[in-house]
Amino acid sequence: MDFPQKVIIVTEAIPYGKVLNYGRLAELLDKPHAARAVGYALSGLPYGTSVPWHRVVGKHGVYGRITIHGSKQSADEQLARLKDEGVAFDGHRQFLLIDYLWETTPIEIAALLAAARHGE
DNA sequence: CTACTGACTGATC
DNA sequence: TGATCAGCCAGTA
Repeated sequence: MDFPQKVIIVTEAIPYGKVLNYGRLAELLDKPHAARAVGYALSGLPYGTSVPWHRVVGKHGVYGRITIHGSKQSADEQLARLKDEGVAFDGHRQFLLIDYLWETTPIEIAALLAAARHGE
């Protein structure tokens, strides 16, 4: 299974109202320093996708931030969707990551990926 | 194989 | 509060 595909599967599993930063997602895939690769994988998603890509955010210290720079419109859309899911933005551009970070483990992710493999 | 790019990050200034 | 820089990884040419 390709790395991008794993990224998508994990993203689809993020619960409503929860988020994951690129680095953490990479960590869950057993590649602690592949944050950029995660971003690259998500950039390949088509416009109207059902994948909740807006739940993957950038990390800036203790804060979570929208770090998309592909198009301002996407950034605005991500912001709107997150607010819609209850994420309280501080100042208008960042929020306390710890309050919304999806708490899961590499073990659970491994099981998730294994199940996905069988599904296909 | 080398070179370059990007929805990253943490450190530095 | 920004802006820069240097490591990092995967994909592409």
